[in-house]
Amino acid sequence: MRLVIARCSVDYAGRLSAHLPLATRLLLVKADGSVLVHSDSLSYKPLNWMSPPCTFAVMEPDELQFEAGVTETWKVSQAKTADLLVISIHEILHDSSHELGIDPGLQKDGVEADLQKLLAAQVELLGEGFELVRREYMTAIGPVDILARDASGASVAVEIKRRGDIDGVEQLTRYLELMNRDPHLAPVTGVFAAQEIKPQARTLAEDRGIRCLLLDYDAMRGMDDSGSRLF
Amino acid sequence: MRLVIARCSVDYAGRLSAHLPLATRLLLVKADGSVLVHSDSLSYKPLNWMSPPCTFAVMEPDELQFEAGVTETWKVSQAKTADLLVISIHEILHDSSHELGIDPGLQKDGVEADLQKLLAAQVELLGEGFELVRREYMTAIGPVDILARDASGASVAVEIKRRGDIDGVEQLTRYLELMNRDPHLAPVTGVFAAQEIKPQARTLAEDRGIRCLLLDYDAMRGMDDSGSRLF
DNA sequence: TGTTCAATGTCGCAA
DNA sequence: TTGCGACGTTGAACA
Repeated sequence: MRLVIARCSVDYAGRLSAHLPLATRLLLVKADGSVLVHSDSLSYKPLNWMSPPCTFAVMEPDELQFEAGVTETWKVSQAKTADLLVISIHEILHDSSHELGIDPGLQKDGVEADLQKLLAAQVELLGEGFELVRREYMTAIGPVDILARDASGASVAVEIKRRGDIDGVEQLTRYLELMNRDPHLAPVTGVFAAQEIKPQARTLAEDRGIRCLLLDYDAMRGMDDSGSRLF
Repeated sequence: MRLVIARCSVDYAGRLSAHLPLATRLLLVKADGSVLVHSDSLSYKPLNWMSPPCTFAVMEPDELQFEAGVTETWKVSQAKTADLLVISIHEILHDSSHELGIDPGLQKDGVEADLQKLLAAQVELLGEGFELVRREYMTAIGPVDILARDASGASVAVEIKRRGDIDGVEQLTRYLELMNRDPHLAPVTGVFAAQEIKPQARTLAEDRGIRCLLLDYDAMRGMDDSGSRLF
């Protein structure tokens, strides 16, 4: 990994065109040749970047660029998409390289997949006498997160989200519409289950006869007997 | 901006939990206190981060941590969301700070806004004898990208996307439903126009009687006589 | 390889 | 502040 602090201007041409005026920025060149341009604020996302696989070339400035104060030019290009990132460097204030080695990678916990697993294992949270039919029940327009049967044996489709938004209600509505055309399944009712449900989503869901269910991830994880985790 | 290369492990607890095992990484501390943890690959996105506004504190390791080899601990927290990022540093290999100043910011020139302009100017792409009524035709639930009339004089609502996704079909469906209640407009048919249309979106659209139209941006721009662009 | 869906999505605009 | 849509979305899982 190479770290460069430089006064530079940047041009990008690809899915859109973008230009960064002359200023001091961090240029980050990773081992795979990818390049990130960061400013001192606006975290997370670089101002500009080039994703791997890409090729990195340093060019001497032509006469016009030289007169404008450019000492060197970086051309980073992606062969496949024809994206091009050009960095015109006026002054390098810092330049260091570091050997990092491969990263063991990130371990995540608490994403939607975890919620689905836990709710499938604790299907009684949906209501007294509920039974799991299957997870990821396939339909023509995509998989329903959980298909269950209530105490009376009627089908229940469950859509699980970490954050319950209006989109999720729309999604579940499409599933319900489709599944209710299937005489083997109909009538199918819906449950919208999420750690957090936005008021608009709740209103829309209830207006359509879809029940909302708030999930407590920590409590569900605590109930899970597959071994508690440290932290 | 402070650049630190360090052997460290990282824990994040917030909207989800995440853990990074001990390895050498780049720690980037920006002027606003935000922190990014980058590895030497997987561009664009940091492995872990904390967005501003957040507070940054360096802690001495307790005895247990000290025995595990931790020389110092960084605690980055966001008061509002209670998110917490903990970086346990075992060894610092590089540490430098740099004054960057404020960035003048990015100038973008997008492709997507042009599509609407171009299609409005070339409304015959919608079909023989089509005529433009207006762009951004306002309805109670938002603007329809293009309202046109077909050769028979019937209203046609056009939704334009760069990438035609299922959401866009839903959006157009809502417009059509509303507009067809208006006796001055009804009957209104729909056209879903995009540079790329996902199969599921096409299926849904056609199931609802909405016509799909693939747009060739380059060809449309070439047809446009308002001047060709460089690049 | 292509398609679909989640994301600590982020970001920007408007009501 | 909240809602809503776009993003050079990115990234991962799965067919």
